[in-house]
Amino acid sequence: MTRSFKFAIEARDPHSSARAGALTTGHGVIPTPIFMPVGTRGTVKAVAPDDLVSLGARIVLANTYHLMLRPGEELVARLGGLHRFMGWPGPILTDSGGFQVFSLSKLRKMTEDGVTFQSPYDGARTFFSPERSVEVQTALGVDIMMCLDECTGYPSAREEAEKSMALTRRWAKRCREAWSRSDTDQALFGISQGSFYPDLRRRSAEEITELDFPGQAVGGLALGEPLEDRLEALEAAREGLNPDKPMYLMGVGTPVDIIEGIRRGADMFDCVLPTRNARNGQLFTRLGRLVIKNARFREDERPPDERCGCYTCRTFSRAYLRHLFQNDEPLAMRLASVHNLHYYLDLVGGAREALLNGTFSGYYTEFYEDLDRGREDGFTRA
RNA sequence: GGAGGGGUUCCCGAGCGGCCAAAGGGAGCAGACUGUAAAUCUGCCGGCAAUUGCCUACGGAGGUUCGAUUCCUCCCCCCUCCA
Repeated sequence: MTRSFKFAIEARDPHSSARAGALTTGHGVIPTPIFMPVGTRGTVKAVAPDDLVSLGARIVLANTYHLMLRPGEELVARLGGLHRFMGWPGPILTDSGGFQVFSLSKLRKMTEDGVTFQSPYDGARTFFSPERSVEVQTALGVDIMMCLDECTGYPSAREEAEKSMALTRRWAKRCREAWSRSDTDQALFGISQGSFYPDLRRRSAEEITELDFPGQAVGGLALGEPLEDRLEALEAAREGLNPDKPMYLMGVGTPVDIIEGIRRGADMFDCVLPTRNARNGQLFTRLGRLVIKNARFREDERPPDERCGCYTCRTFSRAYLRHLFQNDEPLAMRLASVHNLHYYLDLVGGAREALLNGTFSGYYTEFYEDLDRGREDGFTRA
């Protein structure tokens, strides 16, 4: 079968590596740069797919490892695949389980062959491998699959980082082989690693480029390192990647991370921050962050951000949102998630517009000016 | 009228002679969160002074004791059961 995945670059910023483009998948076209809301268990927590549609979300993430454990990929396949199961008609990208190698590091054992995970749900041990990851992602029927990688922590010793990126490369090769045997309309992205050693970052990127995946990712960032280290690693990785392919910056990040990522050529982003922090009472705005639970908003009639066009800001006051959080009302999480996702999608959408209009450097400058203005107005610097 | 149980810091609720400014919850306040084991987690939570310090507090008033939230007496409230 011919695969429908394509990537076309539509505009470039003359002063940076930023570009606008379009990703074509079997479930629709995705304008880039794009932010992908995270829906680990087949749901973007606290919002329904119709919220995502009205927010203008174009693609969502789900997680291979978690869906494999619950409800199991075979069940999802029997019920018509993940799109149908979760009621989301647009494209889906699944993370391979590589992040769980990191986040569940206390519950797993690594070998050359793969990882043995102890389930956080019931403690049962399951063996997970590159081939198994591809198999699960194939069964889920997602549009973009990710290679199983090893995501190491921060900081990592050079020797450890080197060993880890070599393993990630061997696993990438195995994933690629498993994927090429399949006959489905799914793309597979390779993931580069290399910790925070620029030469390793670059080499890992080159190794992934050699394997010639439809898309390329930079993994293993935003693990607690300073911003400068992160950006340096990203730049080093980009030098080793094929510039004609989409670059996905995995798990990143804050609004600043995203704008800086775009500037360095990243096309795709995902992060739990807008949704998780929303549920924990933190709103992201172009002026900075607002901890809406704070007592100072008790009688604040203003919307979170006066210039934001989202449903939450058009309809509700800070005082009301604070009240909802104070009382653990479920609506609080939905309204906050809707706002944060709107802001993130608007941030990347605005960058795309600017790139198409040739005004990206102005957009970039304005981004920081807004944050400075917000700091004077009681917002926390994002 | 009789029998029993109880009144503790904003609330609930342990403590029942010194280790008690008083366990544990809750509420309140603040912070964290980056390919989601997260509607989670952490800190503060009588006042003042701020290295051990002082003051105010365990229904009220007395008393016993070196020392009482803890023991005794009386009083005031509350609850349950029996008349």
